[in-house]
Amino acid sequence: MAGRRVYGGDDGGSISGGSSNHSVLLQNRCGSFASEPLNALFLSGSSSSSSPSLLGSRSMMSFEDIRGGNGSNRSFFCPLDSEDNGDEDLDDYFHHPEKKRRLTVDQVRFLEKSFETENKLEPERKVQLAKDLGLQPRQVAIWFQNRRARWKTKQLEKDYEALQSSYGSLKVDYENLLKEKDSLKAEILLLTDKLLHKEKERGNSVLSEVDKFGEELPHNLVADSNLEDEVSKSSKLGCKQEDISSVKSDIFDSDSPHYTDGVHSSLLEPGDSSYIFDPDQSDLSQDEEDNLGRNLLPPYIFPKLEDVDYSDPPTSSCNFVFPIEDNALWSWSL
DNA sequence: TTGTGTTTTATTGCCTCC
DNA sequence: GGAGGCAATAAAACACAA
Repeated sequence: MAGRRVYGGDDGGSISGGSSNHSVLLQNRCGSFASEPLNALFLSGSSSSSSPSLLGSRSMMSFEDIRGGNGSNRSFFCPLDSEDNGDEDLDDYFHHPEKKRRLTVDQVRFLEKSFETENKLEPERKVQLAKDLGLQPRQVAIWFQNRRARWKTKQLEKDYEALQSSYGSLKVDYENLLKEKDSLKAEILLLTDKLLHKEKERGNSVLSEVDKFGEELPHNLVADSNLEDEVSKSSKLGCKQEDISSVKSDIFDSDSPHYTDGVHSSLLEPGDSSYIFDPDQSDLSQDEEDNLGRNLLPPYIFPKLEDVDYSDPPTSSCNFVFPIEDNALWSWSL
């Protein structure tokens, strides 16, 4: 295992990974060294387990630790503080030196707090923590490393859940929009049919009256500056088409007697939105378009795209009412 | 008690940084 | 080139149902 790191320095114990650790000097918590022969003696006398990890663990225990020799009261190999756990635990270690021991609840709590403060471990802090907990600095480092791995896993799970719920809500939104689109399509078809039907009934006589209406409208609309504001407010609030039309009708009725006659009011009739909202010009034949005249249909049937306020997401189909300002604008284009 | 799944401790090999 | 971090993994410890 050439090139494998050698743990030393502030770790308080020089060990190397794998089986090659037989060949290095081992140092215990008190800084005493166990030479190769002593370690070989200790290792050969242990259980028959051939696990490299166990070799590694055992290799961290010095000869003097085993003998209860000088220095520390608490062997690092006994992660449990003797003051906390008494001689029984210590005894347990000596009888089962190959066993992996878990940290005590208090030790883990202490480490958790430290981890919350800073999840990276500077050498000084590692040594201090090790001292406080009666552990090897190496054990503290390993604990932090594993803790970071657990934290990362948890974080990934959280991120995944967040993405999943975000996806879910987006999917619901998308499906709602699809439904809304379908219902709008159906509405468009319905209105188109209605329009075509009416146009057939009405014939050219209506067109002549409409032309007359167009000549008179600009003057009166300009005269009544409140109309635009009123209608604009209504459209921005997402009022129903009928509401807007009725506002318009009211204004017309009160301020402009010219529009109370049958022909004109039919153009703005609440129940008849076909003149205000023409969904698809392509549905009209060229003849029909010609008959209706350029002055009547194009300018006020569709809003200019740049004039539509898309800042508020549509909550229902009524929000697709185009800005009525354009309705007023057409009067200037006549 | 035992089989099985999960958690925790530790090792190994690779990589990056200084 | 050494120190340290990380991913992958091993294995002990633990939890728990049957």
